[in-house]
Amino acid sequence: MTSERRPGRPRSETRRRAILAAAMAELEERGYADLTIERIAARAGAGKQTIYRWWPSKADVVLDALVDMAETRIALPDEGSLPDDLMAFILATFRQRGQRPVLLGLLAQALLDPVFAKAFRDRFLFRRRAVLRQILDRAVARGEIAPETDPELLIDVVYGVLWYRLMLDHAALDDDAGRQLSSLLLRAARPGP
Amino acid sequence: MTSERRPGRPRSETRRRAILAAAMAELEERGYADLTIERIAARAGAGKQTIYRWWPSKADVVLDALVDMAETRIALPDEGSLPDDLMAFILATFRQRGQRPVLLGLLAQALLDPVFAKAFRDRFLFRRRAVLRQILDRAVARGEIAPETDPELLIDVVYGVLWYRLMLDHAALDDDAGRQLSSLLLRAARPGP
Amino acid sequence: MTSERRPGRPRSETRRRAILAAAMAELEERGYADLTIERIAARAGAGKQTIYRWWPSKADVVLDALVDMAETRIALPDEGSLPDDLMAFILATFRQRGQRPVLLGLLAQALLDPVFAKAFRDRFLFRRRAVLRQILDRAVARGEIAPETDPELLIDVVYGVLWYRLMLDHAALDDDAGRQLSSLLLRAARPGP
Amino acid sequence: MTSERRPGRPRSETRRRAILAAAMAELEERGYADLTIERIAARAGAGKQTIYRWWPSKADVVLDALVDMAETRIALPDEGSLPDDLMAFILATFRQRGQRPVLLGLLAQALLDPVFAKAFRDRFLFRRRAVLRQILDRAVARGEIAPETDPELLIDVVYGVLWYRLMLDHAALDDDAGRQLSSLLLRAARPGP
DNA sequence: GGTTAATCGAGACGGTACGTCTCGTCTTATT
DNA sequence: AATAAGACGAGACGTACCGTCTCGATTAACC
Repeated sequence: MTSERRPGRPRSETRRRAILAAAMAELEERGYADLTIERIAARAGAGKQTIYRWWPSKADVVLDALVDMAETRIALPDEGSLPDDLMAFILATFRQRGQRPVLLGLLAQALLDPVFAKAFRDRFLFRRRAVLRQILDRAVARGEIAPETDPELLIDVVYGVLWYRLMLDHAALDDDAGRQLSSLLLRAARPGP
Repeated sequence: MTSERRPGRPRSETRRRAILAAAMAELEERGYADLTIERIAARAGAGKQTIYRWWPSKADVVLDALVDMAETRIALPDEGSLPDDLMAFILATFRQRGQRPVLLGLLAQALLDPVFAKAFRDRFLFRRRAVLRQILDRAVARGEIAPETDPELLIDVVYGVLWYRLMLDHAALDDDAGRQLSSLLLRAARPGP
Repeated sequence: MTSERRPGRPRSETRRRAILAAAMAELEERGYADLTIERIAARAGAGKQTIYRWWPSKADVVLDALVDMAETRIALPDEGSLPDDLMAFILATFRQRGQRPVLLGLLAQALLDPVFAKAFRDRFLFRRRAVLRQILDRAVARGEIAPETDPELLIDVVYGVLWYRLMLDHAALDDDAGRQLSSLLLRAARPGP
Repeated sequence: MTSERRPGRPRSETRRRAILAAAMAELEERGYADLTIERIAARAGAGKQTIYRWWPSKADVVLDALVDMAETRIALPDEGSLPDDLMAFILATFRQRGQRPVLLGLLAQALLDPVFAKAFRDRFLFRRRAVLRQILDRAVARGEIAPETDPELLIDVVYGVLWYRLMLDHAALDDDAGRQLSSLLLRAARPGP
C-alpha cells in the first residue's frame, strides 16, 4: 500500500542530503544574502539542474535544511509553570547556534516572494505556533490563564515580540526578556478578580 | 555661515524628485522584489550614476520616498482614550494605499543588509515608536496604565503584533484587531488592585 | 557461421525503425540545427540509452535514416547521352522532397566532427561518386569524353558545383543548370581536335 | 558630415580587438567545434554581454576576425597568364596558416544558421568571387577564354572544386591541383575552333 | 520452466554553455 | 561639478542538452 514506485531512476537521498549540507555550510560561511544556487551546487558536487529539479528556489532549499534540523530539536518544554515554559521555549527557539541570520534570511525571502511565504508559514511558523499553543493550553489547565482569553492573540504577542526584536535588534532576547514577556502575558490573561 | 556652497553645478532637486517618483511608480506597478535601479533610472529619464551618486542602494531610494510621504501624513492621534488612540494609530500606519508591500519590501531589505537596516531603524521605525510612546504617555497621564509599567515593552508588543501579522498575513489588521490589542494592553498594564 | 547469436534479449528492429522515423519527423518539423537526441527519444517513445547504445551521435542516426531512404531511391539513370544522364542524376540527387536541409545539416556535422566525417564520406558521398563515375564511364565508351581525361576531376567538378550551389544558394539547381554543367564538361573533355 | 556621434560612452575599439584576438587564439588552440562565447570572453578579459552587444553569434565574431585578417591579405594576383593566376589565387586562398579549420567551421555554421549564412556570403564568399572574376576578365581580355563563356559558371567550378575538396579532404589542394583545374577551365572555355 | 543476460523505457544525475539580467563603475559630450 | 547616455567587467540566473547512471520490466535462448 505504500510502495508507489515510479518508473525511472529513483531520487538519490544521498544527493539530497549533500545539497542541504552544502547549503547550510554556505549559509554559515557567507550568510544568506550571498547565498547562490551556483555555489551550493558546486560545493555539493551536484549539477544545478538537480537542485532546480527538486526545489523551486534557494529559499526552499534552506527551509528544507532548517526543517530537517528543527524537526529533531524542537521539544515541548515542560517546566511546570508558564513563565518557565515560556523562557525555555524562547531560548530553545532563538538560541540555536547561527540560527538567527538564517531565520532572518528566510523571513526576508518570504517577504519578497509570496509563494515561498506560504511554504515558510506552513512548514515552519505554524508548527512553532502549535508548540506555543500547547504551552498556553497547559497554563489554562493550571489556572494561570483565564479560559476566556483568546490563545491566538497571546501567541501573536509572543511571536510578534520575538520576531520584532529579532529583526530590530534594539533589545535583548535573553532570560530577562522571557521573564518580562511572560509576566506581561500573565497579567493580561490572569483570571479576573 | 549658512550657504555652505560648493563649486560646480549644484544638485538638481528636480532630478531628485523625478527619481523618487519613478521609484514609487515602479514599486506600485511591479512590486519591491522586481525593483531595479536600471528601471528607476530609465523611467526617471536619469542616468544610473545620478542615482548611485546620491543613494547607496535602491532600498535607500525607496526609504527616502517613503519618508517624504510619511513625514507629512503621520499625525499623532488624540481620540481621548487609549483604545481609540491605538486603533487610529494602527489604521493610520497600515491602511495607506499600497503601503503594505512597500513596507514589507523595505523590511526584507533591512533583514538582508545590515547597513540599510540601520537607516531603516533610525529614519523610520524609531520615529514610529516615538509616536506610539506619546500615545502611551498620555494613557499613563489619564491613569489608564499603571505608571510603573515599562512603556518600551508595550511598544514592542504593539509593533510586534503589527509586523508579525503584516508578514504572516494569518489574521486581520482591522478595527477589531486594534480593539483586541488595546484591550489586552489595558489589562496587562492596568493599575494594580 | 551465420547466426552469431549473443545471449540475452536481442536488439529490437521495431525500436530501430521507430527511432529513425522519429529522427526524420523531427528533422522535417524543426530542421537539423534544432535536432536533439532527447526529442528523438521522446518522440520515438524510446529511452535515450537505447539511442546511445546503437549510434555514437545524432548525426549517425540521421545518416542511417538517410541511407535507408537513399538506398532504395538512387538509381543509375540511363538516358543515352551524357547531358541527359547528368541532368537526370542531378535532379534525382537534389530534388527529393526536404532533402536539401538534411543534406546540409549532415554536411555541417561532418565539417565539425572528423569522426562523423569519415562515416559520411564512406557511407554517403563516395557511393554517390560511384554512380556518377559509371555515368562518365559510359560517356567515355560512347566517345563523348576523351579517354585520357581524369574522371575523378570531372566528378569533383560536378559535385563541387552541386554542393557549392547547394550551400551558397546563389544560383539555381534546375534543368538548365544541369544542361550548362554537362555542356561545360563536354567541352572540357571532348576528344581533342 | 561624418561625425554622427551618439550620446553615451563610445564603443571601445580596444575591447573589440581584444575579443577578436581571443576568438582567434581559442580557434587555433581548440578548434571551431569547441569554441564558446564564455571562453572567448574570459580570455579577452571581457564580460559576455560585451560580446552579445555587438555580435549576434560566435560565428559572427569569427567572421569579423577573419575579414579583418583577409581584408589586408587577399591580393589580386597578376602572373600574366590564367593558369599562373589561378594557382596563385588558390594557394593564396587556402594556404594561409590554420585557415582551413576556421573556414570549415564558418561554413558549418552557415549551413546550420540561415541568418549567419547571409553574412558569410556577403562579407566573405562574394568578395572572394569578385577577385576571381577579375582574374577571368583578364583572361578574356588576353583571349585565353572565349568571350561568350559565362564567367559565373567558371567561378562556380573553381570554388566548387575548392570547397568540395576542402570538406571532403579526399584529394590534394596543391600546385598540381591548381594546374589541373586551370587546364580544365582553359579547355572548357577556349575560343572555339 | 526456471535461469541468465542483454535490451528497453524512464528519468535522475554531473556537467557545461547558453543567452539574459542587473549590478556598480567607467567614459563620453553637454549643461 | 552634475547630468544623460550607455559601454563595460562581473557574475548569477534559470534553461537546455549532453552523455552516463540506475532502477524495474521485458524478452529471448539455454539448461
